[in-house]
Amino acid sequence: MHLADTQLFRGLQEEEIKTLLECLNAFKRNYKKGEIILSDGSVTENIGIVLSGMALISCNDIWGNTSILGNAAPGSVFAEVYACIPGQPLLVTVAAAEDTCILFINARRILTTCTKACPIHARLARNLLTVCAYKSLQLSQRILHTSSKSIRGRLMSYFSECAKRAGSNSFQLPYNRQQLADYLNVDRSTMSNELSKMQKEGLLTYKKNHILLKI
Amino acid sequence: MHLADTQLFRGLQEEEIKTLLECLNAFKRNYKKGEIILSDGSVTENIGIVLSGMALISCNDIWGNTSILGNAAPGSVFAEVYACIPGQPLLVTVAAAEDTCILFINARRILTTCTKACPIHARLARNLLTVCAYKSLQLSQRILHTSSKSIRGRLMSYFSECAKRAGSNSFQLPYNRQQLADYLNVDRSTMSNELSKMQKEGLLTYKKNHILLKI
DNA sequence: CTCCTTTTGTTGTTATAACAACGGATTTAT
DNA sequence: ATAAATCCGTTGTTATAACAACAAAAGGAG
Repeated sequence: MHLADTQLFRGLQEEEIKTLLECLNAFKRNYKKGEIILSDGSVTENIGIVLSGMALISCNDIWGNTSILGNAAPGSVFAEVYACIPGQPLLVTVAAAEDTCILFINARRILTTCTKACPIHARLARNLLTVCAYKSLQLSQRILHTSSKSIRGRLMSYFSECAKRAGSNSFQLPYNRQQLADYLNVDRSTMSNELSKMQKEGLLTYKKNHILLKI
Repeated sequence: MHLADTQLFRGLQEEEIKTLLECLNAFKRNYKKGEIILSDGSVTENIGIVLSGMALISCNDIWGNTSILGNAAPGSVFAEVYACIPGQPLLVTVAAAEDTCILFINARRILTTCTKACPIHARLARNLLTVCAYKSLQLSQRILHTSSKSIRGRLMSYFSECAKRAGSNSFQLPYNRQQLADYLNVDRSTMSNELSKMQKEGLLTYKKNHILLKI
């Protein structure tokens, strides 16, 4: 994982990043599959960056129902919202979907370190803003995909985004069925049923996680 | 509306703000009730700040169903997500819920103006980040409130946030019934029905937009 | 390969949310 | 003050999503 290729460090040289990380007291930690990285209710000043593996971001209501908000693949950032609002306890839980390595950076230090002395800091702060904005957009998208009253509508809304992103009618789902159902906030078996109906009606074909939309 | 009291300009003096606004070429515009401020699909580099009135942020799916994402009262900021991601077209529509005055500031100028020369710019950029983070949190909250499968669960989830925010079991709703139903992504009449059931069962009492939670 | 676990698909039943239609209440305009 | 337009609650019907239970398929470990 080259940090220079990530959204957060875009525009910075590897050398600059190295200096920056030392200056900001960044640190790495490894997690086993299933292990909790950050818990609902805790407070953190740290931004997390996935170096390898996969982090799953989910939330639980008071009855214990789990709702998946998204996943963080290598290079992507999580908890930046909480790290950027001092004292705000997490409303989500972040867990390792597989063996995962995380880099933590203290957000307060990014924001309060004198930007006059170090233009690289300013760039990092700007990147952080863009990352935050993208995150908002992702949440907006999920709200969009769950705004239809019907399961079919939700699937179509989500698939249409996938297709746009892939630049093709054919794409791979990043979730298994249960996770997709959680993301769209519907029942898995009912969704499975709807998917096969849609296939029978010729709207799409699928095999495992690969979807092909017929226009 | 004193800009110094807003999240975006927190920590700045009125004098500093005045200089800043000139330097950033900020401008004001007035809108009549119902008038569109920003349309779905358009691209903007401008952050909007509500000076007076109320802006309603909503999105429409391809079948024309409207879903309310939130409202922006005086002092709050909107479209900052889009302004912070160059070229990203709006996925929402912003309209004036009543006669409204908006201040627009170019986000690119906030980000690219040399921060060495002007520490006030750096502060504004930092505030913008916090505002963005708050916005994300609001979206997360809505996702939380619509994660229950039942209307009652959604209402309770939302009301519990309202109560927490008000610091009391008794609070005022910022939406009318149709808007609340749109926010929670449910049918208005069914929701009305559920509300009166909940009142009959003694879970709460309500009169117009005022809610009192029992317990 | 075989057993075991996990994931996915299928079916039928039941609960419930959407929808349509309407009357009364409240607000706004004239 | 009256009329018009919204907004809100109610009812009954219908569509559909949740749920439960199980079967089939896929994936992993020994």
